[in-house]
Amino acid sequence: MSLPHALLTALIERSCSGSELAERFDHSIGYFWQASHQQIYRELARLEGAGFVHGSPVGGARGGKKTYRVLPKGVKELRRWLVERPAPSPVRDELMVRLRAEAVIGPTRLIEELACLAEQHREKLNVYREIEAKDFSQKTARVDEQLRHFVLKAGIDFETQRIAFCEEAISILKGR
Amino acid sequence: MSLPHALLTALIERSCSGSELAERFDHSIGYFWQASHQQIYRELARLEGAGFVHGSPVGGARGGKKTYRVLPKGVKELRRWLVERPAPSPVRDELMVRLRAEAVIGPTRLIEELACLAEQHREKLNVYREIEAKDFSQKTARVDEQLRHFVLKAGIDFETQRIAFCEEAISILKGR
DNA sequence: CCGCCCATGTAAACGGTTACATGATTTA
DNA sequence: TAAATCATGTAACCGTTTACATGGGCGG
Repeated sequence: MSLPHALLTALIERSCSGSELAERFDHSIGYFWQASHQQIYRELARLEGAGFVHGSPVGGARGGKKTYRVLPKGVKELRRWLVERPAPSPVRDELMVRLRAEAVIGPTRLIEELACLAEQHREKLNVYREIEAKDFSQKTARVDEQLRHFVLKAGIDFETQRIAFCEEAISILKGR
Repeated sequence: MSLPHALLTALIERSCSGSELAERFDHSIGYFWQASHQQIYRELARLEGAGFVHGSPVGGARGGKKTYRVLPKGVKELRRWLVERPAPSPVRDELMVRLRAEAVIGPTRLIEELACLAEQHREKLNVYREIEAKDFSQKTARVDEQLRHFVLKAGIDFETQRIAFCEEAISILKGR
């Protein structure tokens, strides 16, 4: 259950409204923990109910816009969560299931789907590389920046591995 | 929604009862798509309702044990699913969220949790390697066996990457 | 016969997804 | 002022998780 803590993290970096948060999420933490705007609004309401954040209406602004900021209790909660023992995240990889199925009842037209999937991963990889070139082109001594860069690199590694995976699967499937 | 198709795949490989299936799952497909016995029983009931599998009571056996076998309609369904265009699976990586949080409110005692996590991944990696040595030590021309081996290798790559990830994160965190 | 385990199953709570609703602000 | 858009939210559904329930063999 990481969403509330991901939101707390983002709000500590900078307070903002629900919609802004959803947007920022798409471009940073969202690469590793996606959330729709409905989830975000619901979770903000819960966090407010628990006294972790406070949302104050933006004076005279459009819509019912509210700016959420993290309360001390929220920081404490995030710190508490951070030192919990993390369980290895349960693996749920549909692609593997597909390949096992293909092994049993194949051949099907899975090759084309794999090629398409590889292309999608290539696009995501390019996005990551651009972010890296823009935000992390020079070395830094600051640990927090190193961590952010590191998280991005992990994303790059992941996409790279996925592409190689698709390509090797295709070459095995073609070998028949 | 891969669980029903993972179950169909396993049952095509060999018909068996729900409990056996849960056990087999733990040692093969379960590495990539975990499912509790409750999920499996419920899904079997659904698959039977849909006419994809048929469960016949094991004659005179203990408990209400039933053996499930896949019906032609089930094979057809699996084939249909297999050629659907797969969406890239949504990424949900709690560890990344933790590191972002650490970057914002750290330092905490995350290092020790990471070391523990790395150890868990090392254990899983060893299990995979043993399976590989036992079941896939010699080359084969059969595509289905190549695919099964390939899926296992992907698991090995994944665990290896995770271990490296934990270790690098630790070394960054120590650098302060 | 009693207690334990095994196979099966039910129930409740929760997170995530999708579709839709409300009200205010900008724009044509 | 009507239409489009934005910010916020509600409702219903589905899969997953956890805890508990039933009921039949088996060992003492």
